[in-house]
Amino acid sequence: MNIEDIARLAGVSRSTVSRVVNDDPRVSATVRERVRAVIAAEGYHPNAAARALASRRSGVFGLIIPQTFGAIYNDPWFPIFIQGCLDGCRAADISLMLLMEPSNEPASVARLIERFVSSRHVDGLIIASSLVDDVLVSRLHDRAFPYMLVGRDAHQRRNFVDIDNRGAAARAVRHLMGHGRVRPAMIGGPETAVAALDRRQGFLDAVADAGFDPAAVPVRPVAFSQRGAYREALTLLTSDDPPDAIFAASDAMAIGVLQAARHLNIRVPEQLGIMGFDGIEPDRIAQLELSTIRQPARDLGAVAAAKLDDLVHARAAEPVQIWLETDLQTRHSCGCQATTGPPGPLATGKRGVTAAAASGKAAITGA
Amino acid sequence: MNIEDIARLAGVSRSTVSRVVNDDPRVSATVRERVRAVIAAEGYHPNAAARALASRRSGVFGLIIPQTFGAIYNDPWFPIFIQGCLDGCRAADISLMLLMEPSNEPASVARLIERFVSSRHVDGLIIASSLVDDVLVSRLHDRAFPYMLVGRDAHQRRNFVDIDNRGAAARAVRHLMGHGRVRPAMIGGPETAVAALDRRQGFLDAVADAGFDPAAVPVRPVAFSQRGAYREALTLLTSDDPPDAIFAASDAMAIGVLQAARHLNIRVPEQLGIMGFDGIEPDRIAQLELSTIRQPARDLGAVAAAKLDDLVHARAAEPVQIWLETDLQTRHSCGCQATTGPPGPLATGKRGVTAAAASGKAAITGA
DNA sequence: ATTCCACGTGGGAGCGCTCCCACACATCAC
DNA sequence: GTGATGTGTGGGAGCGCTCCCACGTGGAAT
Repeated sequence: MNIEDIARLAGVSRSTVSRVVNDDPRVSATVRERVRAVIAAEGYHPNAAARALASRRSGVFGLIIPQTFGAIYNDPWFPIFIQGCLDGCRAADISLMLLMEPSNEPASVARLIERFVSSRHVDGLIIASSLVDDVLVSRLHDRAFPYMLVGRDAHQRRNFVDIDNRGAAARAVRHLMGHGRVRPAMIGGPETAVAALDRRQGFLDAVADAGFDPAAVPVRPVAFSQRGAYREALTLLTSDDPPDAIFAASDAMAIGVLQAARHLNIRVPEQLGIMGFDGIEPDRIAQLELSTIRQPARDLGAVAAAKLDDLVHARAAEPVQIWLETDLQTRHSCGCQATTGPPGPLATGKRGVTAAAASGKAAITGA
Repeated sequence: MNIEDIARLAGVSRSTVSRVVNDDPRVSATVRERVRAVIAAEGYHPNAAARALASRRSGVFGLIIPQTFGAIYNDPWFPIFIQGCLDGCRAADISLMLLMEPSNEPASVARLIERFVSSRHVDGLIIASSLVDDVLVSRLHDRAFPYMLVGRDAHQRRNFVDIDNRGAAARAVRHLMGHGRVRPAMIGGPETAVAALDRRQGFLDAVADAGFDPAAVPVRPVAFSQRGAYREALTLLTSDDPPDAIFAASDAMAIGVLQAARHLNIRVPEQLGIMGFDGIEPDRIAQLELSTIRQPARDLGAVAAAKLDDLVHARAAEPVQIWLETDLQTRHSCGCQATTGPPGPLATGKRGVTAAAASGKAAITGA
């Protein structure tokens, strides 16, 4: 069953069927309805390959997720983000292909991408990996191949969608310090990740504002993992001058810190305030009541896909750079009022959420 | 840069280049090397659409993941499973496309699939969704379209890869009861899911073996969610005859049970033994030290992809049905020896693991 | 009436491959 | 020497679409 068959059955030409399928307005209503009826009756769907070949467009976006980030196994951020990408793709009538390499070695990732780009397998690329070397992104950028980074590049010269990691971190840490903390510390992400550096900078902004010498405040970079943060927290908390406030660069890491505190019989939040970053489901970590920055993981994906679709249809002269809003979620671990006993912790969702959070969807600022 | 260009540069015909690209042995070594050199020098990659059109094969598998399962946001099982699918696809030189619908309504899922199948967008389908109605699977099966279910169909008439949910559950519950428990209960998954029913049956097998009347033992079906299990556990544990052993149909649910116990100040495992199912990373839930059945999530994906590739190349007369092995992981929550203080809980991985687990990769049994 | 220009429709010419058949040439048996 | 067989290579004919140009129409402008 191909377009020719449909044309014959509907008593029109191939071209007319093609126009109907592609919603071309230059078809009379009568003919359009007739053709549509035949298409529905025959359950016809245009052959994707033929369409892609003729139109030089595959209708597929590729999604590149970091592999060794390890995080993907351990961080609900990713599934939600992927869901957002799918939302955005669906709106543009695009399919989403998952690209992953066994190794995260830049050359291998580059090869993968070259292959998909050069074979025109995908029309555009969503790159959720700051590990991908900038050489590759430059190459895509220079040959005007449509792509969107999720998370800004260091020089802010590429297309990206991101959150204000620095500002959000500063806000969170100011709040944390507001609970009368006097010995702040941070367990940060790897220094190769721009987001980790931004969050660290925000932390330093806030501690400086609070009158501390940023150079004297402990900041420990580790991998984005619960276990790494756990180890680092143990070291910090058993040192001569243990912190009474720890800002972790991700929620998974904050959970590691909470674990460490628990094992050392340090009470949270009385003896130690903890602030995370990501805003993972309260449901999952309800017993931890983690205070955190909620970032709009789903929107990041949806916006990346939507903007990528724009880029496919009209290459932009200027880099496309979008900033999404975050919310500060003050729950228990920072020192805000804790809830007691069941069923409180699970019954309500909005408790302790700031005004920004209550306003609903994240606003899109910028281009 | 197309195949014709390469042919010209290498001084051969289109056909010969095609043969080289497709590893056809009927090319002399000299010519093969010459063509390969040109291809490498030019960075040529065959156009995917043209190839798919001519060969009537897209080189893409579709992966259908349940949506409302909600679990996907909350369960590390999915990312690991997807990773496995990617492993399997990579081995077969296939790309993986993620298919998801906003709604989980069977008609909508069916429409999605029809579209992808009928447009020949994908060569085969991995269906990780028991929610997909069997009518659809019948249709695929009857038109001999390649597919693999992950999780058996109720009548075991389709192609699938699965674990022995019933046997594994029975084994886990026998172990749990072995710790001198006298009031077992189960918080099971939704009765629409075959896996949930199988696990329930395994639970009933084990309690019957232990001399209980299966009809008198509480079994509460709820959605596969931490929150649902939490609520149900609260009810059970505050009833007149509270259980001293709870088998949860998933690890997420077991965590809900643990939470409930914590909020009721019930000590685990002293007053309540808990057994989960899935085998999520100890790292994540280390502070819970959950005993569980580890299922080979990654292998399930890899095997599904590999077998699907077989089916694409040679339709099977008989349904392809594969069973993978599981491990019982006895940690703390069932009553097995707990570890104390840091850094124990995170330092070791294999502690308390049974012989089967130590044997490494899951064995593949069956066809 | 003639010209012009929408408007709707039809058909040719690709898109870049794979697959099949044809063909040249070498090798072997008789 | 003749025919049969095998090996490596070339080229035609699609695969099922989209895109462009051409071709009737009929109504408005001249």
